[in-house]
Parts: sequence; structure tokens; C-alpha cells
Amino acid sequence: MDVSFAVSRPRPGLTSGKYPADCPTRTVLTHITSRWGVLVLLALEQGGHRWGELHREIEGISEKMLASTLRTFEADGLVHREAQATIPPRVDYELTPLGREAAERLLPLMDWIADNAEAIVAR
Amino acid sequence: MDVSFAVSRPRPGLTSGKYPADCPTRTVLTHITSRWGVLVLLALEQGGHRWGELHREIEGISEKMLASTLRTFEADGLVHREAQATIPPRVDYELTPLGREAAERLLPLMDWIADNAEAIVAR
DNA sequence: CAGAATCCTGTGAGATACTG
DNA sequence: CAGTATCTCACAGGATTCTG
Repeated sequence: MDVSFAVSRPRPGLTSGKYPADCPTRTVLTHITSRWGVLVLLALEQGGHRWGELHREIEGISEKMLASTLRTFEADGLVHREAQATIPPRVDYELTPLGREAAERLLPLMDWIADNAEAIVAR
Repeated sequence: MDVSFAVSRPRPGLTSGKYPADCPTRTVLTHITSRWGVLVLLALEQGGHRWGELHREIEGISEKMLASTLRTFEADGLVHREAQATIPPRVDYELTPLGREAAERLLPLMDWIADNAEAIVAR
């Protein structure tokens, strides 16, 4: 695959104190915090759901990475893909309930970043 | 530098609708979602503040990456570093108020990931 | 329009060794 | 103990081309 990569042997994940290396948590964290993961999730939560819309809204993403990131999330069950066999084709993506849960937890973070980025980068 | 890298010309960042490429938001997002960024921030928010503690808690992180990630956050003003010129040396890291704000917004996400990672990776 | 397939590269990251 | 200094490289990510 591309963005996603396997983790050796799954073990339960903890939030408190320790951050084990060999843990599913790391895998999921890696997917979500992959270069375009956060942006894709948020774009889906907020606006356009069509391929072209996503590609336009997430400035700078290549077609390859958009496809790759979407497929990773699809495999993870965070995104649902709905293709129509028309010509020209139309494909819609939407967050699954699980994906929406994740995106919701990303919003406060992005809002905060948007508010403070200028000041942080400026220094 | 190492983890951090410059962005060309700063412009204001938006959360709604569009995600401009050339924007401080991207830089900060990249720092925080860098491979070890989230883990370092959370470890600092929850537990040990000494170098050795961090190195032990964040399993798998190399010394280089721990140093690099900490220095990036220090430059961003998210982490404060306090070294004591004793022998052996003792260095403490702590979140700045800004850093604590960021970490707080990471907690719900990590809790969610910890709860759902197994199910996601299993599929 | 929405990708898949190829080829290619920068750099984020690891391993190892050394030091104040 | 808490780092720095090098060397090295896999692989995430980009550019380009092609297609149903």
C-alpha cells in the first residue's frame, strides 16, 4: 500500500503514561497524521465530497496522494466511497460515522492552529 | 533545521472550506503531526519532563529525533527547556502555556484513537 | 472526470559513535 | 546524563503520462 503500512503484532493502546511502539495506536495515528490525512478528513467534514472538490480545496495535494490517502481511510473504515458508473464518472466520498468521530476531534486542534499559526511561525 | 522547515510567504489560515498551501497553518500542522510530534507533546502533558523519562516513555524514538522534535517545539514556543549545569547534567522540558493549549486539543484525539485503534487496524 | 501506472527524488528518520 | 556529529537510506511524496 502507500500511506498505510502494517504494524507487526497488535497490542492494546494506552493514552496514559506510556506510548508503546508496537501498537495499533501508532498505525492509526500515523494514518491520521500523515501528511494529508488531517486535511482530507477536515475537508470531508466541512465541504465538498467530490473528488474534484477535494482536489481543489486541499491546495497542493497531488492526485496520487489524494487517491492514496482516501484509499487508506477507506480501508480503515473512516471514509465511504460511492462511485457512479456514468460518463463522465462521478465519485463521492463521505465520512463514515467512525470517520466523523475522528474529524470532530480534529476540529478543535485545527481551529487552534489557525488562530495561533501566525504567531508561532513568526518567532 | 530538521523537523521544521520554512514556509515561503505567510498568509492567514482558514479552517473553513479552503486549505491554502502557502500558509503558516501548514507549517504548524506539520510540526505537530510530525512523526513524533503528537507523542512528545502528549508525553510532556501527562508525565515525565526529563530527557530520560521522555526517551523511555516514547518507545522507539531515537535520540536524534527526540532532540530534533524538542528543539522544533522550543523554537515554536510550545516547549520550554531548562538545563542545569550540574554533573551529571539534568534537563527538564515543560510545555509553555501555548504548548499546553495545543496538547489539550490532542488529548481527545488520542483517547479516541486508543479506543478505536484495534477495531480499525483489525479490518 | 477520476483515477491507475511508472518512474524518480528529497528528506525525515534510523544507527552508530563520540563528548562535556 | 543529555545530548551532538556523521553517515546512510527507505519510503512518503511528487511529476508525468495514460485511460475507461
